[in-house]
Amino acid sequence: MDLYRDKDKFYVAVDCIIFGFDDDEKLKLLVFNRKIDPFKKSLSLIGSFVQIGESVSDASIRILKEFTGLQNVYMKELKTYSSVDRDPGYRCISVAQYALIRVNDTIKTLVNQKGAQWCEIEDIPKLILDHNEMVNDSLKRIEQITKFKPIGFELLPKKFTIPKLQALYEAIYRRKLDPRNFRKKILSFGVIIKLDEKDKTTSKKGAFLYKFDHKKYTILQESGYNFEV
Amino acid sequence: MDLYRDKDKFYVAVDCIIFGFDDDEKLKLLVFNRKIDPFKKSLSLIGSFVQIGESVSDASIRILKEFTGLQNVYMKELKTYSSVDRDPGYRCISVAQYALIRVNDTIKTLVNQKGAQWCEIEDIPKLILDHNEMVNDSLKRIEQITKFKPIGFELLPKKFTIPKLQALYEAIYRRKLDPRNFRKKILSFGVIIKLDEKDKTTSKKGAFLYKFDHKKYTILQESGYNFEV
DNA sequence: TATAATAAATGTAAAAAATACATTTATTAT
DNA sequence: ATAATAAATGTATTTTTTACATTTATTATA
Repeated sequence: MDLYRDKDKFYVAVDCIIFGFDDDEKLKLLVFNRKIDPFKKSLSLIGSFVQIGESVSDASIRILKEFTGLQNVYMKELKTYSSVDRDPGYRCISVAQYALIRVNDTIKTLVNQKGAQWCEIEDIPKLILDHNEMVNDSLKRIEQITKFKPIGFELLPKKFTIPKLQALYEAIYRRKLDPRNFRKKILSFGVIIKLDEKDKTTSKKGAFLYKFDHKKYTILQESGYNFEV
Repeated sequence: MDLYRDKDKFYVAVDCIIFGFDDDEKLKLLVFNRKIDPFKKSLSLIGSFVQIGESVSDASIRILKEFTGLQNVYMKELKTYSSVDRDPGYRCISVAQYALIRVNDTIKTLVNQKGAQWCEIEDIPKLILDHNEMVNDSLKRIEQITKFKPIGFELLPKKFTIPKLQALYEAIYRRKLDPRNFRKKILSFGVIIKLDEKDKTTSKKGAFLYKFDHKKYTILQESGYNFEV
């Protein structure tokens, strides 16, 4: 790649800020331990150059699949990072994309194979270039978006309990919520369906599982419904 | 420029979706009547290639100044448009930026000189490439942003009346609001200051002028205040 | 088989915010 | 003095938000 460096030419990259919500009820960020130059042995987000024959969105789907095996993931454009001197090697603009994924064991294994790791958002290490800025900007964006879109569901398994959902909101908002009021509010949206099944991993009583009602959500969303918790 | 076309090379462009709010209380979009190829005589947004030595944001500031004479304008990145075939001439990705400006006579004159014109957002003509998509996407974004940030003020003169502000909100939301409730709500934010001056252009009684309190707004904004009207 | 332990689930009263709605007021032009 | 005009104002009702403590279902163990 070094042979092709050209500082009079724009390179276009994508960097993916991938968030997961682990069983320990903490928001996690996926970071990559670079095995090759440039920035060998440093930590970075997962990224790639955009190929001339693909869109930015294609490129981000491609690398997300490569690192997590996942397709059909919630991924949105954050913003473009384009300072002239942001990358010492190239004149490169990067389009950052944030993604929310459901972490499971398969993904954990694949991620490890790829030399990536999860780190807690309260304790993010130094990353290369402007990647820390990208992470901070996405955290703000997610907090904002959560206020009018129930994106939290993207981070949970298909079946989840209300206490888990609350823990996720608490992680995003970084504050405690009242369980009675939280439950009331979430149920009032009418977009989760109670299942005839309990998750007993966290208590003897067990907590009922729910699933997200995509259909109802879409209808409400289109009518401008406000999902603020 | 044609001489330099290279389909194996990324070009980076910015396109600015510039909104104004005119005396007739209608939201307007600034469009440009192209005098040169490509797309001579077609209508387009105001845009430019990003130079190798400038950031995307520098480029958008540069062209906004060129077309309106304005600096320090509210301008935010909308998103990147990067379909492989979006521009038949180049492999070009465009970073769209939306801007909100205060229209006045000086600007109107300059804009005309540059071959640009204002058109009502209810009646936007066919624009080149994917520019109509950009406009639609920004309108949605502005409506969304207005719900938690009082960006409306960016579109009004420094001194404005409450009825004018209401008309602006009505234009953005595309629905009528109750004048008593609107006034109550806006004043409850505590971010506008009543002046000892009236605007008598629209009534015999005259309406008091107000100005925006940037300081107070910043404090509230940082504490996560919700400015939804 | 009774009991202890655990987290899940539930209800209500009080306060705050949103809504719906009609009249008075200040000013200018006639 | 009067008519005309848009600006400004208040209140009662409904809805939403908030604060807060007890009961329930289940499992493990004594």
